[in-house]
Amino acid sequence: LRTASVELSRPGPGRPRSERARLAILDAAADLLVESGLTGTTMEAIAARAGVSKVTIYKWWPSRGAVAVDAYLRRYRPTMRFTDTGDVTHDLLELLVLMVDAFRGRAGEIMAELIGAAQSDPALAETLRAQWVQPRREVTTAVLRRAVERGELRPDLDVQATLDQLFGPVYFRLTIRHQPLDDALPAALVRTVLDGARAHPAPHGE
Amino acid sequence: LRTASVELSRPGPGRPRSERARLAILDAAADLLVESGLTGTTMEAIAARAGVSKVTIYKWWPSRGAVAVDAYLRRYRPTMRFTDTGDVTHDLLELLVLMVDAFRGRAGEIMAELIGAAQSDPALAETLRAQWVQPRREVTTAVLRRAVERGELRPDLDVQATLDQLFGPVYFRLTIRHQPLDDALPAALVRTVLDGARAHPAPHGE
Amino acid sequence: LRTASVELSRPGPGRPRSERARLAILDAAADLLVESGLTGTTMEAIAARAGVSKVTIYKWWPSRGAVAVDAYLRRYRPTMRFTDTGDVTHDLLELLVLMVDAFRGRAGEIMAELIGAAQSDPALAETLRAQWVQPRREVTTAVLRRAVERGELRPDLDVQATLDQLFGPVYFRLTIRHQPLDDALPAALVRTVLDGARAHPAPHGE
Amino acid sequence: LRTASVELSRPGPGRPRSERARLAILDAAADLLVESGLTGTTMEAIAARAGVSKVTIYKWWPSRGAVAVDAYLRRYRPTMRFTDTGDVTHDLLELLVLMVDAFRGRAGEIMAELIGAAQSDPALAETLRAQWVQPRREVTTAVLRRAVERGELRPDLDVQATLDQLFGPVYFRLTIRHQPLDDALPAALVRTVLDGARAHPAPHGE
DNA sequence: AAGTAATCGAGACGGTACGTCCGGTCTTCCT
DNA sequence: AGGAAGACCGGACGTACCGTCTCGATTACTT
Repeated sequence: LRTASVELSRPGPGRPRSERARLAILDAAADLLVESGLTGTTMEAIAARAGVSKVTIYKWWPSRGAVAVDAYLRRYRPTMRFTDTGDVTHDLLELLVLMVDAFRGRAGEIMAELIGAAQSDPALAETLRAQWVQPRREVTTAVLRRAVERGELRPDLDVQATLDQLFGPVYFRLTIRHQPLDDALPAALVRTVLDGARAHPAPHGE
Repeated sequence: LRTASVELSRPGPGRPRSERARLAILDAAADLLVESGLTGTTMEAIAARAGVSKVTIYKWWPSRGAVAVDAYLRRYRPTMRFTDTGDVTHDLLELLVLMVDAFRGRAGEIMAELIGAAQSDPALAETLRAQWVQPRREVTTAVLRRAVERGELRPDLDVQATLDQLFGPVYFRLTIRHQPLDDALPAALVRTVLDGARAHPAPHGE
Repeated sequence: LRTASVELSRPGPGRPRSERARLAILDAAADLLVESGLTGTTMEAIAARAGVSKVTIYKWWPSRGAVAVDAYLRRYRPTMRFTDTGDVTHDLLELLVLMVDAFRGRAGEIMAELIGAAQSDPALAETLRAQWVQPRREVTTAVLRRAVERGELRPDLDVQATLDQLFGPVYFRLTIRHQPLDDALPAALVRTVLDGARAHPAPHGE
Repeated sequence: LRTASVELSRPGPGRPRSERARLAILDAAADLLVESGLTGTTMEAIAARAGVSKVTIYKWWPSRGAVAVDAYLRRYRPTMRFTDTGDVTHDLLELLVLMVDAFRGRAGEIMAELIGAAQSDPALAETLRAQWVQPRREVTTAVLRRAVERGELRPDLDVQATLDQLFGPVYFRLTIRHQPLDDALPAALVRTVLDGARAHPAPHGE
């Protein structure tokens, strides 16, 4: 988050930021998230668990949501490794299966809480978009664009809307819980997005 | 919510529930939601504004989320009137346009906050599902089922997933805000759901 | 303090103030004062010890100094019972001995801290003046005035300054600690105030 | 305070103490005292204003009270210049007028705060006694002793108690504020101390 | 008409967490 | 070896809401 720019700048005078404290905070926050959800991940609890003063946390993160999302990313981002094969159907399916699998466990419950908190914490919302949602969208955008270039998909395809039709349903089920994130979902989503719901698709393009 | 059963039951002894108080609470809550969002819609604020004691609110609603969603529904449900025409494309488009229009104003911001709060308030989540999300899904389910019966849509269509591909993107944009809820969205969603993203759709089904 | 007016006023609506809480707070504060001085008598400590929430304390006292002085008065005021005999010398001596005795123990140390805190807490200062200092001054004023009326003391005597020459030295030694509050002090103060320091007092009055 | 011994010691190895820093600290502290009282004269504020690190202050003063009193003395001690004339009445009056005048302005308010802080800061208390109170007492002791030796005052006079009856009232009014430090006070104090309050003083001593 | 019971307003209460402030201590680099 | 800079832990601050609790007052049904 801010680490990058700090690492670039020369140390300068003054006691340098304690890496030990930073990691202790993120670990404490991640543990608390897993154990008692975002509700139990209070600044006081993080500080107490990390053996750190509250001020130190506020020094580097603006809100508890911000700490939580950083802690979440540190722990769960690595679980979503995707390798592009060039086959649209396969790649989209792969991406959705990865996400559905990740969201079916504790990581999904926590993500739902983070999205919830983001509705009243702009900083958290921004981090969530920039660090979690956008990277996945960019990978998927590449997959779709290439397919368009190869002529497999319509040239006038609204890529953003298509992305939302692939991922939106997953987040929708995650946050509203009207339907479970079942195994059949990824395939159903990919099939309809690619081939549509019609029984006898009319040839189109003219 | 609970009103129905109360009104059905015989009066019994004791002072009856004050309808005046109930309406004052819902109006106060709705006003507060519009003015200062769910964050500002605290039990204390509602009570103060409605000229009602906090206990009276707790008597009839379990949490502030519950009051908020009731107040929201009372104010915004009437804005989403849909009439079924029998034309799948038209009806789906109509439903989505109604929703996108509704969510583009203050009502959308508040809905996002309600969904946010629902992540840590099961009662609110349930009300939201039962009173807001499901009714729309049922109407849309009817539209899709009829089209399937008429042979317009695939008989093996996963209706639930399809609903999520229509509405999910709207809620996704509403809560994550990575893209605006623009005018072009409904048409793009309906087109891809019906006809797919492929350039030269392969005949399928037999 | 506020109790009086509250007891006079009709209860009014709402849950009445908890006398149990009030006494628990004052007792806790008094105990803490004795054990760890004003420094250790923090709002948090009082609240914890009294089994009371901080808000309840703030509801009735504006600052921790205010609680402390109330607690002090409740515990130590009764120790200073004075009965007027009509003999100036005896009465002044009696008043000073009472005060010096009281201030020689823990009560004196605490009073010194209260006076210290009063320098940056106007509410505490006011209570100290009104509840502790003034009552003693009024009693002593009566003693002096009567002696003036009887012709024992100069009719043009500056009573306020005289009071300060009797009590001021005690508070001076209490707060500055340049000299102990020894047994000989009261007599020395009374003698000099009445008869002066001169070896061969000039008859005056002409 | 500690300066003297440091300046006497040979330079030794390493960077010598920065006189610039010492003066900057004292000036900053004095300014802050005048502007916002002892409450506003925090270590952080002094450091920031003096352009000095907090550690540098802690290096030379044990507490903020200690800095404050040094800063106070540096600024206000020179205002109390007294010259002994040999006339008891005149000299005592002179000393009291000087003090009352000094304490009537901002210097008095700050002194009151210093005395207040001294109640929970033994180091400050000691400095206050040694650097401020005692010097005045010694001068006054000399005045009284000489008068005793000349036979003007009782040979068995309790000098310490008498000093307290002269200065105590001033500090009493300064800290308790039950009466203002008015112009008439010094004369009233001196008169009663010398001649007593009695209307027809009985000859005493033999 | 009296009695009973549920509700209402007001508001005090214990509790949890908030975000801030300051005190002292520490670590690093600079001079 | 100072000293400036500034991060760090700790502890208390005063505040905001929460959800619960007592009050006295009201308002209907029940007897």
